[in-house]
Amino acid sequence: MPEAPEVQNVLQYLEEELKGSQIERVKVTHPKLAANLPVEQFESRLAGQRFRGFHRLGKYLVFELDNLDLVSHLRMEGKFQIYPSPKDVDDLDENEAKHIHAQFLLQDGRVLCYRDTRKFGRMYVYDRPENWKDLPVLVGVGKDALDPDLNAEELLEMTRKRKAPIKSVLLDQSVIAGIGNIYADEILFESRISPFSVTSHLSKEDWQAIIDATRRILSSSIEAGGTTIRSFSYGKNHAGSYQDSLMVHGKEGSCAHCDTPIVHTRVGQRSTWYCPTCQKEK
DNA sequence: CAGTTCGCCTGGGGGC
DNA sequence: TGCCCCCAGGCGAACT
Repeated sequence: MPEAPEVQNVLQYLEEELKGSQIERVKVTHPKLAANLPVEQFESRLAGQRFRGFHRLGKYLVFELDNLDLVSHLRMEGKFQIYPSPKDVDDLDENEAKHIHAQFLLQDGRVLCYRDTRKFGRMYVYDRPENWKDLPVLVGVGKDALDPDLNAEELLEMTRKRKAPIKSVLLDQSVIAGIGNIYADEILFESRISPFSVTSHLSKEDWQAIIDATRRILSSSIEAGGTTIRSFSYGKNHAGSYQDSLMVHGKEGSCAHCDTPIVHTRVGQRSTWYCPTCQKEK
């Protein structure tokens, strides 16, 4: 589900709520959630740790604890929610409770719950490296989509030989981290580049347009609290509003610029919307 | 190495 | 109402 803007909002929410809080006990009920450790070790290593630092790279959340780092990837439907007390969790009806796969009981009595209907999300616990960006799970993840150092020359060089359509390359997290299916469509619309364009055909100017559009769109979306199309939310009832600003993704009607009907198609198995008039194939 | 397909999971919506 | 099929904002393994 969430892409960089949604993950950033989750991060801000958790930092406000959890900074300095200590974990008393962890209970994981879906073993696959703990991706790099047996569940028992995952649970026991986290006991007693405090939340110290909060970071994001692409769609990954990184929590620096006392001497461990906890990494979370929400994939399609992962959500965090904090309840005032264990009783509030016990009082949930079966439907609300059945998709909670991890509970972090905090020293102050609150409970951080992780909920994930499709069970795609993953968490990792590691000894804390000097720099959190050296965490094993983040090796191979490219620069964040909002990294000020992201530049056109570098992207041009990195993708010089790639024949895949540009939309597929924007979804490749080793090139740019944090763009998913919704924002890829929006970024290409604003850049006026067809999602089918052969990536190696893009010029430095094209890449600069993509970088500029990415910064504008993701920043606006973060401001708006992210995009809530299906199920994205964080906390209790926090929902974003950027879905109201989408130009092509999921749109049935006509292009806002030229009135051509928006085309719904597939690129690399992913549902894709674009304007065949405004967006030129390179 | 690069590109494509499949599998992981569950629920919602449309068609009959 | 029930059933079946398709779809979903991600990612990695396995394949060509």
